[in-house]
Amino acid sequence: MSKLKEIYKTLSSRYGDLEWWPAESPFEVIVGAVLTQNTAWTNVEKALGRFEGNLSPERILNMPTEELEEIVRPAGFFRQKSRYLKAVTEWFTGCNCDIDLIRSAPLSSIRAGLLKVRGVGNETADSILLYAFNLPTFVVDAYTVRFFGRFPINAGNSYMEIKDFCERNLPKDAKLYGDFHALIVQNGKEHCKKKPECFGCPLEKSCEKKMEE
DNA sequence: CGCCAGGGCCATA
DNA sequence: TATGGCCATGGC
Repeated sequence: MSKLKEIYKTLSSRYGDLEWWPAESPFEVIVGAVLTQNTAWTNVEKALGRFEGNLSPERILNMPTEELEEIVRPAGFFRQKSRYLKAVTEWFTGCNCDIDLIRSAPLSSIRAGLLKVRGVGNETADSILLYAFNLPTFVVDAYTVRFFGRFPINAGNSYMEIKDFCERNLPKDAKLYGDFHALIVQNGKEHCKKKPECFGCPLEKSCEKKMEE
């Protein structure tokens, strides 16, 4: 078993099954992926709630920009994000909003297509691919970068390096990737920044002491 | 009160 | 390729 799988097992046994990214539809995941950019999830929930259960590609496309800005305002960066939402919704509509159709294409080409969309970078693209379309692509976020920085394994530094490292050392499994990412974030939130020696994962050397307590 | 959160774009060198 | 400024709200 790879070192990475061991880390996953350890986190999994510690935190169990996490309810990560609950959404009523793939499109809601897409919208959330944009809204959560550098933003606390609690603010995203506020913004999502302001759609009042009426969240559809048609509505986003037909809504005046000013109205959309008001809805997503609580998520911050509301002028950018309302533009981004229009752009990614156009992309989705261009695919007929058809998840099966999208999934029938090679993952790499879907990803490339998403990256061309205004406001969709590496992480947003991977979040959409994984959590909206259930495709096996590893999501790297700020938590993930910090997480691997704390281990004596060289997972790389850049987004793509870390992503490729994880995908090389794990079975190509969307559920596994999704669970792992959730666990990393959960662990990161538990990790105390002000005391970097106080880590949250028992596999970390600095944490062995704490685990013996 | 200041810090920062589940990034990405753009200008600059 | 790699920094740095910018975008904005709400929780703590």
